[in-house]
Amino acid sequence: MKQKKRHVTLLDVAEHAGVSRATASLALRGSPNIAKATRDKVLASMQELGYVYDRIAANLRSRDSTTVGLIIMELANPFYSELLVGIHQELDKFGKTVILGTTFDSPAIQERLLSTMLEHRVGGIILSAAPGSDSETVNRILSRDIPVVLVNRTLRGAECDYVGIDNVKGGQIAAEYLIKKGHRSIAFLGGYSKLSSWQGRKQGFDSAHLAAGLTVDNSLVFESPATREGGIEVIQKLLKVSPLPTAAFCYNDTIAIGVMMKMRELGLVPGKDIAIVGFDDIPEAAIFSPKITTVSACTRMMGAYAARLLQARLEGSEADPQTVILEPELVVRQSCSPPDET
Amino acid sequence: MKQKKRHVTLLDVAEHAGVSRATASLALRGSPNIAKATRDKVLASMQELGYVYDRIAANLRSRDSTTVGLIIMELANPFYSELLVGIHQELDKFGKTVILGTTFDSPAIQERLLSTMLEHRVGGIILSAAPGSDSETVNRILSRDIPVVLVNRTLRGAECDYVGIDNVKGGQIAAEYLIKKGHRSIAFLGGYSKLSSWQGRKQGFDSAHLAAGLTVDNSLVFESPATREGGIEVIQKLLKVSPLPTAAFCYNDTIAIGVMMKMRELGLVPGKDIAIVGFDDIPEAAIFSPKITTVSACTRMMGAYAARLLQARLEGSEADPQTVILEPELVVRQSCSPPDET
DNA sequence: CTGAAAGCGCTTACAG
DNA sequence: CTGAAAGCGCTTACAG
Repeated sequence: MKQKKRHVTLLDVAEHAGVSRATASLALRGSPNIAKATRDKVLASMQELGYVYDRIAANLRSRDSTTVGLIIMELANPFYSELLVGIHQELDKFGKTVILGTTFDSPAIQERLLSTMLEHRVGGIILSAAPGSDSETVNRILSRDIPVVLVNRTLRGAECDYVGIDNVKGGQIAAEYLIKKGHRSIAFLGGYSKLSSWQGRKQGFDSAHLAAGLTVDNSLVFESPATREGGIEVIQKLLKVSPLPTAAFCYNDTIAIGVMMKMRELGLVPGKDIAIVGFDDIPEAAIFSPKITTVSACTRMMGAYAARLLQARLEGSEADPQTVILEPELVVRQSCSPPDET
Repeated sequence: MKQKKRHVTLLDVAEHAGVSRATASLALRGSPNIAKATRDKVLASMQELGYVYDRIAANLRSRDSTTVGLIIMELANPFYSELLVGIHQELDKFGKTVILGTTFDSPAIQERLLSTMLEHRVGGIILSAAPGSDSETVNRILSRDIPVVLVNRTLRGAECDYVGIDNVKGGQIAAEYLIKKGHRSIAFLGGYSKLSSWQGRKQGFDSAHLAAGLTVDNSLVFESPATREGGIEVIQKLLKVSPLPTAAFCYNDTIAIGVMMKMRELGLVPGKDIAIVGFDDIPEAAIFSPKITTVSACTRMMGAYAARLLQARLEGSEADPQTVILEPELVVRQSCSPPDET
């Protein structure tokens, strides 16, 4: 929309205060080179005229930026909204204004969002990359001297900071826990094997089996979208297997919820007929019944770290690309009975 | 961060293409006054030089804006994340870029966010106002010719568009449903009576009683924060009442979840010992066990409407302030048994 | 159909 | 301690 009214400008303030525009500019920003009396005069004029600082114009002139682009998959997804909270709160502390975009996991949308953000002169970008996106995308931005921080999902070949969790460790502690509970036949449900996080969790899952002298039954591995529907789909496939496993490790909590809802619908007791461990520790995990035993992805903290890494770059850090890997933690709740000993 | 490298500018493109900067500018934006051959030359040069349009500079010059400020209470709250999705998706269709802020219901934070957004030259603002905030805040922005749309929470005295739901109707259909199920003693749990939405829901609740020839027992009304903790707090108070009501209408689903979790913890059967109706229809309502019967607040649609109202203003509409009130709908699920007939 | 000039609202050297 | 001048990257009348 075009602005109709001409708004109060720094020049107006300067004239009102009887100083030059340059002096007003310095006074406004609290430069020590301006006499206190002058400064007060300028501030008073600002007040009186209802002046609003035009940060955009200021940034243009000083080739600066106070905005940060934030690109995630989806908002209506507890994992990402938690991540967003962590990032947003931390950036806020640094006085950064965030521009938000969601990809729905489409590389094309992601490309469009990145362009828009560049056109809006963001100072940096925090990106949870769409699967199948190219590291070229990121490197092209970096070559423009705009820092990028990857969060939760890494991108092979991208030469920038990354913060995520130790998926291998996460898969391992989940499997170890189930094995310790006495389970010997454990399914691995949901997610896509092409995702690096899936591969990590599976690897940890396998190595826990190995360490316990067990072999993994890969016919108990089913892939699906990481959604509740995916969980519903995958439990139906699993239930055709005979004999049934006594436990399942789900790629994430959302899948676990789908799995358990469908189990209940079919007259099974989730957590008992099949013990369930999830991943992420989204808020729902604590309110579902049974409360879900899960691996915490430290989501908010991950977001906070991402923001801090970006801030360091914005302050000029030229260090080599940093990688921060958070330690997952098992959150024991109620969805894991030991196997039936009938 | 200061940009170190000088980036490719429109003048560079123009020189490379052998035209003037003005021509390049027009070609870039597809002006019909530019010959196709010239246009193609310019576009080719853009490509070759890796030119990125500086929309910020363009907006400054043309006194335009392509950003919209969006202020809500909190992100980690299913109701608001749904609302955000609705708003964001719709604004995206209009090519608007959104700047996000959260108030945590603090008027002071809200004030700060609004200032920041004005400094960033947002074209308009969508606001879910913090309780206790002043209509002056909004009117001051409007007087700068920046349109504001209020969403979900209205602000007495603010002369701008508003979209919300019919809380009276919502409270009414909830109570009617419970009454039809045979309940005669119904509690009203959670929320704060100073919120206009609370008052509306209570009013509808009361009028449904009246219409059925029942009197409302105000000793069964308990206020609390609209959080899960609030629900836990309020059910404990309710359980001290004797005789216990057979049903409860909760101010929102989050409270309903707190109420039911606590009931289960205390050995009661939520939905049976006390029938429960919630409000909002957040995603959790469908996955909680029992699945929660609730009043849908059409959250995403509300967001979409807010975006459309704002867009109309950005396109120059000078119509009187619009008010859009959405019709709530009862979503019947499993949390309402009829009263025990022992 | 294209170019020269002015200007959006600010900051940054440079003088004094 | 303060001011005059140039310029960030773009668009907009105005000529021609």
